[in-house]
Amino acid sequence: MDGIDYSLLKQMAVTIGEVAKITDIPIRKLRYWEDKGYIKSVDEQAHTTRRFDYYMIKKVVLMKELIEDGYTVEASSQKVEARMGKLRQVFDNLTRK
Amino acid sequence: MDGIDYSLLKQMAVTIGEVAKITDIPIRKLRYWEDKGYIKSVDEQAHTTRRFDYYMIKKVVLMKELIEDGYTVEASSQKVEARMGKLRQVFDNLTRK
DNA sequence: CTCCTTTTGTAACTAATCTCCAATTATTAT
DNA sequence: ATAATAATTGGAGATTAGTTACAAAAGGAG
Repeated sequence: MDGIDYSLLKQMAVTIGEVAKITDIPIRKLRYWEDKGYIKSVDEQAHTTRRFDYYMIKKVVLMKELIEDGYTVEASSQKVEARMGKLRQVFDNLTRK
Repeated sequence: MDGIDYSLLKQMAVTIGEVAKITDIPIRKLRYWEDKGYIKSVDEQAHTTRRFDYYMIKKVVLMKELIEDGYTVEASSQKVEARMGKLRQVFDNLTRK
């Protein structure tokens, strides 16, 4: 539609509190999901606190829907990953900073 | 290209520290710019700490270029606003939460 | 009931941000 | 050069947000 700056978008990483607010999923649960490996935060030495990018937030949103539909967390994670292949590639091909 | 979820993008608001890191502009200066009205953070009762959305980060990036080119902060702000009309409309028409 | 998944609670700590005071440096006009 | 305005910066003291690491409690399937 117009030109979203993907490079900028990739750099935008929000705190766990923001993700919780956006997705309406408790912080505690998000940390659990990360512990289990279903989601992951941006890895940077510079950060001592977690940050999540657009791709990961979107994943959480989609996972939530599937879970509400009856899927397990594990299954939801896998299904979402499969569906988000295109976006994932875009993000993978961008370097953050 | 693919479908960016604008509604989600709009909700993504990052801390001032993130903006500082992304734009390479000191936190202190960003706060000054906000005090002066050149930029503004998301207004939400829920937040006690500042958050900036995609539109505003992009504005900072563009302002920085113009300032380096010799424009005053004030002039840069105005020029950028003028140039970002399209994106601004998109953001204005989206409600956050 | 039992096993395993999933979620939640809390304490003690660290990191990040806040406001509010003011001072300093740059630029422009007279 | 001096005065006035623009632009930037410093720091103390307080507050908010996020961290880990322990553990406990629900929930579902066999």
